[in-house]
Amino acid sequence: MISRVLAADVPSHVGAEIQIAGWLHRRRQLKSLTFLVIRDRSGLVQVVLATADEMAAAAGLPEETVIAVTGTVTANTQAPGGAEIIRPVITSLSGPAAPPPFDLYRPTVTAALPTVLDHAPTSLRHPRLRAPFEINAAAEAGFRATLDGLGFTEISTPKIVGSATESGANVFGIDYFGQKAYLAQSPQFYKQAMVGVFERVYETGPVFRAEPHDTGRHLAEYVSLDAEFGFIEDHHDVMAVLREVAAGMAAAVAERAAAAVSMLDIKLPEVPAQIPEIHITDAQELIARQTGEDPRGEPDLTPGHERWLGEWAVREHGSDFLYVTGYPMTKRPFYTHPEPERPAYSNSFDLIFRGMEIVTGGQRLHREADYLAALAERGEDPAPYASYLAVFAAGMPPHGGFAMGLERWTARLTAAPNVRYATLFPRDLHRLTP
RNA sequence: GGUCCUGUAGAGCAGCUAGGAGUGCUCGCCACCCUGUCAAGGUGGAGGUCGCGGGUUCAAAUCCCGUCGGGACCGCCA
Repeated sequence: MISRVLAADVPSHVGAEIQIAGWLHRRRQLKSLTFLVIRDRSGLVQVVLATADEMAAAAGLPEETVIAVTGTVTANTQAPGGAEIIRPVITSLSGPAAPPPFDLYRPTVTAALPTVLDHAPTSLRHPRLRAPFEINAAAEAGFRATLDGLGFTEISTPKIVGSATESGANVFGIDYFGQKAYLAQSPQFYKQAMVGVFERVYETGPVFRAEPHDTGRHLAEYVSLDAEFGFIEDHHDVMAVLREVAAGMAAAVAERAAAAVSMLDIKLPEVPAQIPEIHITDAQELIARQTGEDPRGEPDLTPGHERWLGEWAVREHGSDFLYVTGYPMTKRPFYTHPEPERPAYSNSFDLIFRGMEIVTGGQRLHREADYLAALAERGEDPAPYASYLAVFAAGMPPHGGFAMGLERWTARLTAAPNVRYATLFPRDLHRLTP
């Protein structure tokens, strides 16, 4: 048996008889000549049918049928890619395929997002719709590689948890052998606990949020890229590691997803050696001075102001990235470390990438007494947090970390108008299938 | 959850303001034509409960009410 050659490698087999296999991407039929375009994971290759027998063999095969083709590679300047397969023998591997909901062979996608999502297993075959997921994979690989290089240990923590972790986000309740349980909205507590074991940890995995946010950047389930590490001075040490991570992810995308990047014609970001940083109060001053709107005193930035700051960072610093620091403690979870000089503000930050918040991070409290004080100040009973608080009673270094939304990273990278273009099977307020 | 927009063939749309036979566009699909296609080209054809329910009217895709989808922005977040 001849081993299978990938479409992209066909031009290097001129003169040889080879076998390719893939999906019938497109048929173009002329009077005494038919072209079949075959798609596999590497790309496209053209097969030429020139005799009545050859054409008859392919006659009943609709597009998207999976076929194997054995034939001879010839160089031809008229062929896409400079080489094509002639004298083919075609075998159907799948049986005739049902027609796709829209044309997969066109360079642009004509279908609207709901149509794409309703038929995801088929529609994601379109090279342009598939490309963001190649970028997701490369970015995640870059995340891992960077942190591995910095001495982090990858961990896996439970996604079924016994109590709601952070305040703010709503949780999905589930039945756990008759007991009330929840889907984890964050690995926060577990990754902090593991700092006490490994010093430096990271995790990639799904998190679940039952928030009724119906927007192009919210999902009920998304991939969170989490890191947490000890022996820091303050949140700036976390921001420095995140800078390396962002650079590593961008480099991995360039290297491992080059075809996807080139297909989508996107511009990869330069990650500055020092990502510009602005305190939220200074950011609000700036917006008030330059836009006529006055967000001063607001505890958070609106999406519109984040977009404005993103453009400002490009203008002022030539950077696609901007750190906004110091968010008011009232807006941050109880484990957030306050600014030593101005305790109403926090040692926390958001990373804005091309105008969208894609990361939140900061320094955490690390002494048990500080946690008890923080909970008391918020009027919260410490009892439900007993096992969490025990971590800090057991001796924890000053530490901090961050969490990045993978789909948001890729959506901004690919200039996607909706984060669902970077989500295989989005889960949101209205979508539970496919 | 709030505001605005939207639902017409397998896909993407126009028609609606000012009611008159499912009227039309760009693709796809089917048949035929075409010796090098590249998102091929040509001719012909099939395909519709105009989201659903109710109302007004001689007459509703069109106007009114309700309902169910979809989108944008906002709130909020990664």
